[in-house]
Amino acid sequence: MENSSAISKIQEAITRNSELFESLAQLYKLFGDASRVKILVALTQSEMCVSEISEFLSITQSAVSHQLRILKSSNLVKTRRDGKNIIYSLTDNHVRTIIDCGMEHITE
Amino acid sequence: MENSSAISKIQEAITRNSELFESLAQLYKLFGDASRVKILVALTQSEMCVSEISEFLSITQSAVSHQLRILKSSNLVKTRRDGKNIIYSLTDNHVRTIIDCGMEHITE
DNA sequence: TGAACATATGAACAATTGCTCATTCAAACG
DNA sequence: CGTTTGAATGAGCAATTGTTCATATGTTCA
Repeated sequence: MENSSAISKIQEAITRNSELFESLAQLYKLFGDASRVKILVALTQSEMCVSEISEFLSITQSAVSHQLRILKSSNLVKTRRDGKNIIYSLTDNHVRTIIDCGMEHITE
Repeated sequence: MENSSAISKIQEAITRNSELFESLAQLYKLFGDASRVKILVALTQSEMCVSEISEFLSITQSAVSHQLRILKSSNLVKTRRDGKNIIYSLTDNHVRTIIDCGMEHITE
């Protein structure tokens, strides 16, 4: 089977941007877990500290922390300290957009 | 730590729509693999048969088939037969939108 | 019909993931 | 200070995932 010229171009584009798609997959992987998605959705509504998230998502504090670490190291969330609490919030609006995007597909 | 009323509402919304977020995570999981994302990106450009995809993504035919089965059973792609070939294409434009959405975040 | 080609599928396996449990770290406050 | 509280972290483990290899299914065409 041989490539048509059009397909060759796509192939070229894809192989040339291979790392780009790796990053894309990496990004979506972050949204590909129910706990993380819920955390992110929660944070689209309001910044929150770990214990709050933990409490109302009914996820262990430890589990939440682990997930937050992942989200933070991927720059999806950022933190600030407020007394004993660490307040988490979204770094930017992309998260909102991406979630909305997916929602639209689900609730078609 | 007690919930503020605002946070309680979010909690309520999230627990009430728990399966919704499960589906959302499930959807994003599909985009959370480099092979699958590449396949989907390729299909945003043109419908293609298995061997074409396999060839220019340099992924085994078997691996491609396995991934396509996942994508098909999730209704992200559909098939038609053309002689010996099975032609795969996107079921709708949501895939395009979602990919663009993620791209925008990556290439900020 | 049978050889050749395109695709699908199942078992097996390594790698990754997300959780729990125990512990540590760090700030607050008596 | 020492205790308490909130958060982070590491080890261990079970579950999930994506690939490969071998094989099966299905279609075309001589």
